[in-house]
Amino acid sequence: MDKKDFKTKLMATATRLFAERGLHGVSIRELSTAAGVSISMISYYFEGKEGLYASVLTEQFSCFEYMDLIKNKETEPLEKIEEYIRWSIQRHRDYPYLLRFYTSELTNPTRYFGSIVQPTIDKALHILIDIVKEGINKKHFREELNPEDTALAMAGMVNYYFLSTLATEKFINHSPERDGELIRHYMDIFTKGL
Amino acid sequence: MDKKDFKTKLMATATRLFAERGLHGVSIRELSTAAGVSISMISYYFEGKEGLYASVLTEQFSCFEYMDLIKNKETEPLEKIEEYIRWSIQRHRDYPYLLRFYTSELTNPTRYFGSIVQPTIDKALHILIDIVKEGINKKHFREELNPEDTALAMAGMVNYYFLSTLATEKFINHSPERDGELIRHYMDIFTKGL
DNA sequence: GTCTATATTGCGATAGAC
DNA sequence: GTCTATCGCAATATAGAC
Repeated sequence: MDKKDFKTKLMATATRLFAERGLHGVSIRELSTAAGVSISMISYYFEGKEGLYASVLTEQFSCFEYMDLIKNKETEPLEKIEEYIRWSIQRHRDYPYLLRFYTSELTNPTRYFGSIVQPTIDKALHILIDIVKEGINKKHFREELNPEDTALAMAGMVNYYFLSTLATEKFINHSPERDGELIRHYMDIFTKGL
Repeated sequence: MDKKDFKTKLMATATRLFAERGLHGVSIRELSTAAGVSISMISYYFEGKEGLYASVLTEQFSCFEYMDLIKNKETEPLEKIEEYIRWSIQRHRDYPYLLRFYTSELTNPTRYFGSIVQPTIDKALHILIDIVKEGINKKHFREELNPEDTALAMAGMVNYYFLSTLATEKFINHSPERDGELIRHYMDIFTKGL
């Protein structure tokens, strides 16, 4: 119980600190102290600071595997889109640090962008694009719709709601109790417009 | 001509490097070398690395003043929204580094977030929110619309298109020639839905 | 104004004791 | 496996020459 695995402790602390201040904003000295572990344990378990960062990144992005389940559901396109929005919001709740790594890697890519981040985003977006295409083929959506731009628009709406939290929390309630309302609202915009 | 002001040269180099690698990802050694200026000039003109960063941040966010012009236009709400989307896209074109500072400050705020970034975003979003409210009052938009969420959704769509560039440029053409089409597409989603 | 040289601090990594 | 002590280097800032 009390005897927490040091490797796990380092991962948890690194996730929080790297998310809050970025790879270069944290020293392994501070990180190991915060984790209550000797600094040499980072090299021992992760082969240095960058290795620790790569492990955190891999762990954080692994939850995107869920997109395969959405893809293979036997439901209509519009329902799949609602399922995507619902999952995406829940993902932000379950992995509160993921968005930091996501945007940080998109704007200031590290050497791990190409191997970890890019393939994950690529795959998730293509599943979303295919859902829109399916909706157009089935005549559920307008045929003038650009599937790629539409998929980006949907992902952008949800992600930006969370990205903007720090700047908007004074006048927009971001609590999870409102998530259901948010999903309905986004779906309404997509089905009815303004 | 050739005799470029050192202060200006430092600002330009710092804008690019801070945007690409973040405040902690760049050393003033490298920065001053890249600018072709002595390292001591940074303290002389900007009172250190952080002062230089603050100057860059202020300059980058000053373009948001344009939101006041949109606010005061004598046009209908929907037209103002189109004007916002058009301006927002053009802003990304004119200030290609702004989004990096924007997202970096939202996810890993520096000490300048509260004084420079937060007030700017706050003001711009409130103008957008008021436009949506005006549309609801005039019965141009559905009255169930949540103005705050709707404003965030609009801002998020456009910003995410640019944020995702690095991960999507292989299958989505992000060139400025397509900007007109993008604006029409976003407006269509808002007026007609999917 | 602009430079070089340097003071001081903190970094990441690791050798070696236990 | 875990720690302490230390190495070598790079960071920011600045004093002082020009």
